[in-house]
Amino acid sequence: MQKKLPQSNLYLREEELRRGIELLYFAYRDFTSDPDEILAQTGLGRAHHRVLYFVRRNPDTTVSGILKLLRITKQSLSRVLNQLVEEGYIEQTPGTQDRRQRLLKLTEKGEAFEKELFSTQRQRVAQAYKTAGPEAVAGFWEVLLNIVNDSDREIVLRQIEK
Amino acid sequence: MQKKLPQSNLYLREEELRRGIELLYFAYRDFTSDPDEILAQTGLGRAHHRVLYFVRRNPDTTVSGILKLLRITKQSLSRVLNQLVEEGYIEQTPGTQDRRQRLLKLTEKGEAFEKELFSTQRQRVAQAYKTAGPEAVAGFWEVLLNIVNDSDREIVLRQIEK
DNA sequence: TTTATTATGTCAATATAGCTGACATATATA
DNA sequence: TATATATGTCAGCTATATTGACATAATAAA
Repeated sequence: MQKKLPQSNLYLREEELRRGIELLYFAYRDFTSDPDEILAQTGLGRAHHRVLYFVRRNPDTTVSGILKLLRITKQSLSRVLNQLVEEGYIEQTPGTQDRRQRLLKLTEKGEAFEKELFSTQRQRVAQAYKTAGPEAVAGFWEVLLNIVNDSDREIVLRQIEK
Repeated sequence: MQKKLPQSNLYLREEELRRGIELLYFAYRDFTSDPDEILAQTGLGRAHHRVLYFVRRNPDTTVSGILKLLRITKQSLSRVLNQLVEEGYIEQTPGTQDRRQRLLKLTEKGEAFEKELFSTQRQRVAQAYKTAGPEAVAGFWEVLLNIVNDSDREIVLRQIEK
């Protein structure tokens, strides 16, 4: 069956699977705590951060673009987006081909704030990358990408290769 | 079938850091959606899952053990734990040395339910491990462990080596 | 032995982030 | 002209967390 068995399958035992689950939980928790501290001072929350992040990464995306990417409802997005627009972090311009659309992008204030939020996570991730080394990082990406739903992998790949 | 990510030496640039951030976000989201579906049918939520998970992994732990591990308040835990005890998933016994403590462990019902929840995530993670291979998995662990707060690393190591 | 501390529990109020359902408007498409 | 789409809004509900105040029983320290 399996021609090239690189090593044993010991890494598929319950212990190793639980290790992944637990590391994912703890790492994700600490990783999200960095921006949370900054956000707490501004009256914004994680939901706002996610929108800022992905608008920054996808300038001139539409409302429905964000909805699909984040898999939330428009009612949820609305609360967050309205606040970000009112407070001058995001600006909306009507679509050029389709004027029903609202194209989203960060204002200068939004750019600056996203940069500040990003820098905390950048630092954490860069330190982890450096400590673990490039091959470990490649493995980290590979496993995470394969944890993503098959049906989402295309959209995620498009995102990370932007 | 397998999507190969470009192997890059310049793994500390903004692009690669954002890749990690995004993969972490999407993978974590999909990874938690598996148990969520089952939980939705029972009237329990993620918070209950976490408690079941870590009580299963640390039988006869105490209330404050769980509080420290999950970093939540006792008021938060209370809601969840009471429900799990009332519905027969967890049983509490007084501590042997210190009778103020409540030692927690899963009942048979709790064990069965945790197993069901775990199996969904096990499948997802095992598939990702298999696709990525043992070396990638080692890198995955290494990077995640280094993303964890320095101050938490000891406790996380103790957990995953149990 | 008295006092202080610890482990746990509870009540109340609040915040955040999501959801469903219903309805509205403007624009694009068939 | 009729229908579908992109977006927005109102209202109500849920899950998960927080802080603060107070209570009880058991252990540890004075």
